[in-house]
Amino acid sequence: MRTPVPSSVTKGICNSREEESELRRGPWTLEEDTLLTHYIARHGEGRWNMLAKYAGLKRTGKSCRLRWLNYLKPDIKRGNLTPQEQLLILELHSKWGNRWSKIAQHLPGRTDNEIKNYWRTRVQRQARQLNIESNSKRFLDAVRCYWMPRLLQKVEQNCNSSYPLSTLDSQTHVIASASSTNFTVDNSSSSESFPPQTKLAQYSNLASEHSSSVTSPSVLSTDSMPISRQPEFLENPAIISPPLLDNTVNNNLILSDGYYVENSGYHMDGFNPASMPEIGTFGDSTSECQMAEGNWVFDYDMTDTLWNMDDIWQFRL
DNA sequence: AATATCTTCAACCGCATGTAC
DNA sequence: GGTACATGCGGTTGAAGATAT
Repeated sequence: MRTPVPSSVTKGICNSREEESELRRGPWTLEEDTLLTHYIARHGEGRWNMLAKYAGLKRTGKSCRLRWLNYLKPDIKRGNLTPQEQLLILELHSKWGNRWSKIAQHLPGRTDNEIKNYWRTRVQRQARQLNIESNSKRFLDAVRCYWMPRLLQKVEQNCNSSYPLSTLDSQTHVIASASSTNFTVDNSSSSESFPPQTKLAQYSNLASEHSSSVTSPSVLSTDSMPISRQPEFLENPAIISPPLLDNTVNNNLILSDGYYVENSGYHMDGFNPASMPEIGTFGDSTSECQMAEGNWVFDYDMTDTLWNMDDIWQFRL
């Protein structure tokens, strides 16, 4: 993390009011952070303009609010996003788009700014490198057919080692099967298949790491908002399962079409469209995992990207 | 070692929305 | 309903660090 650098630059705002011309901008100093933190500890959050004034900060209320919410607030979680969190971001973004604040609500300790930055710097960069519009169907396909299953798989591995899925929900026993993404619920009264988003919701609990403000499976049932676009694979889990889970050797995956998937790493990396299965590989005409039009054009060096260096889709057997 | 380029992310801005009067 | 102000949100910027040359 970057430590605040004292800023000698006080860009005066050309404003008629002298008071405003003294407003500080730029990086916060330790002293300012201390003032803000102490003031909030005594008086609480809110009334930001007043707070800025009475705390003795030459900042706007907005600036104070932002500093507190994105940096100083005690429950801010630091460090890299976990696979669970990355998965959740992808999932929620596919559902809600750039509703960063809404997405952040389901990742306790993470700020909307952080998630937004993550999306722009990591996800959109990959799209750029692939020469795809990040909001295009093609890119969404790549995300949901490659990143998400990979992350899901990684999360599952983590869960198997440290969080038995069966403990996630006392009412619902999730039978985690490495051979299928068509998750099965056994809730004693009925047995049914449910799509990954339900399972993702379980992972959202993990992502929250025991937070009391944890999301529940209902989170992803999105009862509170209209869903304009539901990724097809969420409704049809079979879409993603066949290519990923055909076989394993030394914990690596061998796809039905001969592609080899090295089972290491879990960042957002590891997608090499050069090894994209042929159109139709995933099954019948309902396959959503074929890239739109199937015409991938890459004008960059695939060896120089996060997508495939250490991770997956490395070579044909 | 010096310089250029790339990446990250804290902070800013403008706009939308909420609320009080 | 109109106005003023506070708050929240999403897009964008630019400084600083990291990496490449």
